[in-house]
Amino acid sequence: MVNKKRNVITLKDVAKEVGVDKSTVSRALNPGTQDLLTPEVVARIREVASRMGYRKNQMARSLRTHRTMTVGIVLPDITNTLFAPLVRGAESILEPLGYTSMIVNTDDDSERRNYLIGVLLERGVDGIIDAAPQISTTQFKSIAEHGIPLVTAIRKTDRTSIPAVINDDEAGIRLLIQYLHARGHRKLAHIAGPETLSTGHLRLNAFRQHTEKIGLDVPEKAIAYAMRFDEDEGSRCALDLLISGLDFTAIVCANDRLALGAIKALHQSGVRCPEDISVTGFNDLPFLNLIPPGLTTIRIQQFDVGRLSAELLTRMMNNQEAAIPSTSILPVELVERGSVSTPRTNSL
Amino acid sequence: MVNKKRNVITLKDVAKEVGVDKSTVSRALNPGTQDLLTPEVVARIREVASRMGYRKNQMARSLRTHRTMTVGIVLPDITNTLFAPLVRGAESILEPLGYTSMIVNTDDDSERRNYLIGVLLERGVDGIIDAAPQISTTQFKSIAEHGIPLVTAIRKTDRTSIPAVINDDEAGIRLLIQYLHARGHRKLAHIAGPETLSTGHLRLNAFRQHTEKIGLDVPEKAIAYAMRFDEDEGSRCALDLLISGLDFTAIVCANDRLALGAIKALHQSGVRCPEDISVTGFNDLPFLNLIPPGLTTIRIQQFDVGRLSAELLTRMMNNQEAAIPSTSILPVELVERGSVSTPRTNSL
DNA sequence: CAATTTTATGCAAACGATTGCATAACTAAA
DNA sequence: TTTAGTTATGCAATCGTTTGCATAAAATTG
Repeated sequence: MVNKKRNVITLKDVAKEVGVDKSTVSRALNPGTQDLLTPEVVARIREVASRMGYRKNQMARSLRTHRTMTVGIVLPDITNTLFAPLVRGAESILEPLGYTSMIVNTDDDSERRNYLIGVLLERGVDGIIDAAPQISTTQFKSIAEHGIPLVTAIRKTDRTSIPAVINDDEAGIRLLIQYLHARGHRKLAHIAGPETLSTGHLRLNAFRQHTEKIGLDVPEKAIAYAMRFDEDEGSRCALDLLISGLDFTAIVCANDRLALGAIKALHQSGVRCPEDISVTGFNDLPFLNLIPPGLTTIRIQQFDVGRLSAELLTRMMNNQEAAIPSTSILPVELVERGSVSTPRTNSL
Repeated sequence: MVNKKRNVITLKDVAKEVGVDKSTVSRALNPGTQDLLTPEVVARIREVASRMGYRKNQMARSLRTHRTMTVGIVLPDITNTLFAPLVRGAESILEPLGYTSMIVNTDDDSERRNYLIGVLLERGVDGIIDAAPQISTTQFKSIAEHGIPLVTAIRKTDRTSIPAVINDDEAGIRLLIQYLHARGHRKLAHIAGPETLSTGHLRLNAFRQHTEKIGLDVPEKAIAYAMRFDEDEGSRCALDLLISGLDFTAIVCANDRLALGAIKALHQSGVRCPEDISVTGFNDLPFLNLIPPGLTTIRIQQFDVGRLSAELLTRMMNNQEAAIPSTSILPVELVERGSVSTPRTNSL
């Protein structure tokens, strides 16, 4: 269509200039093969190459070697501050090894997800870090068919064959429940995240399990189900809980954004947090410490999730399949802020 | 090194299966060339191709066509919430056209920037959106040599030959100064961003220009210079202003993060915002409305900056160089919150 | 119906690198 | 010095597409 004038230097150009074959130039420029050559030849070639401004054509190389040195990173949403540190963590491992990452956003839409994974496959990524999988999905078929290493991060699937690196969702919820219990809370509600995501699912399970273990009765209507992990759903669920007529002194929210929405809804309903109702979150988003009343939440290690995912992936990409844990769980810690107090003696 | 077993279907495989030449398959699968063929042949080829799970090899195609359908997006820091919407805006244009983006982080380090631009060039990107340029830079030489279209976003350089899409830094500062002036402020201070970035530079210039125009005297020591656009520098600069003994009733900060840092430092020094000193920001980061006292700031259109940058870039990539503005300035608006009040009658 | 144009497909040469194999030059051994 | 064994380099095939050109078949024309 367009015929762009490109002044690109190729191996052939360098070869002609130096007076050797292009294969020799290739060997001279590749760290792995340069010691096949006479050191002074290598030196001369490198000198000329850099003088001429030669840059290797990664496309051509990939075509021949079947490695693109690219990994795909699949995110639900790059504008969600939760995911950026994961990318940085992954890149801290990948970049020094010469990999470049290709980031795509699914918006948690499985159509888009399919499409984007297709894009990554066409571009021949050497591996994929997927931070946007649903628990149960058939969408890994195409990846598996291509035989491309895959790690899920932050969330896991129901396939144990796919290595997952996640935060300790269960321990996080346990810590929160114990914390609330220790402060006298006995009637807890939960705003659950989407059941289709492992984070929503695991946190809900943990909530049920640990309230029971600790001897708290949780009626079914004390659990509100959010469709998405966002503020609006948090508000909606909090209102649902309020108008249900249920008696509770604290809401454990499946993540920070739900919690922020819940607090907002409480506030608008004339219910004070933490004086009337305590609220907890999950994730510890940045700037949370500046937002009153200061959300008590669980701090997760997103950077480390990214880093570990990338480490596992690089091992898989180099066929060192030995000892890849099917699930790696990173520790979490409770961050104490102002959104939890002791319950009012006479609850709402 | 590794010899991965790959079961990839190529054009040749499909051709053999259908019983035609691979060039025919290529034409059948390409929207632009498929009408060279008999419709029923096209149909049959497409059917077989999809049944066999054929996926085009973008590497091979790029090698032949000299277009990778990839654009590089250069950011200072992906974890800074300011830049994510820009990516989304750019992708809203690029993705429908079949482009994929490659995002890299410079950390505002020019060494890294050089390296990463090299990476993008080796990967043969068709164009670059650069949101991390310094005002004066020699680093565009390599891009220019490769003849690759380039647009800078958010920030601009001193080269008018490089199209820039930016927010109206000057108008933003003007609006703030007028707003403060209208509320009675006469003694303003400024925390300036890095002079090496156009945002820092332009906002400082605008501050000087509009205070003068409005008849306000601004002594040189009323301007503190931040080395980076972050909270710590905001705090440091605010303290510098406080201990300078200068008399002022408001601080115009070059961006929100500086402002947040400044407010924190004021607070720690026992100075109240806005009662004692008013503070303004720039950018309108998300969640700012939830952080007391509510920063009065300038809302910019990052999504639109990304979108327009991508639009210009696609035009350049298609050699429609006509009518590409060297600078496009997007409008901004003032967001009124709680961090500004009328000045105390007797200032500090 | 012959002559001519159009249409649908195949052939083969790129694109720019890597790499197995061949070979010339050199070194070491006999 | 001849032979065997290294070592450094070149040759040519290959990766999977796209595309200019050639050509056979079909359609149009006078």
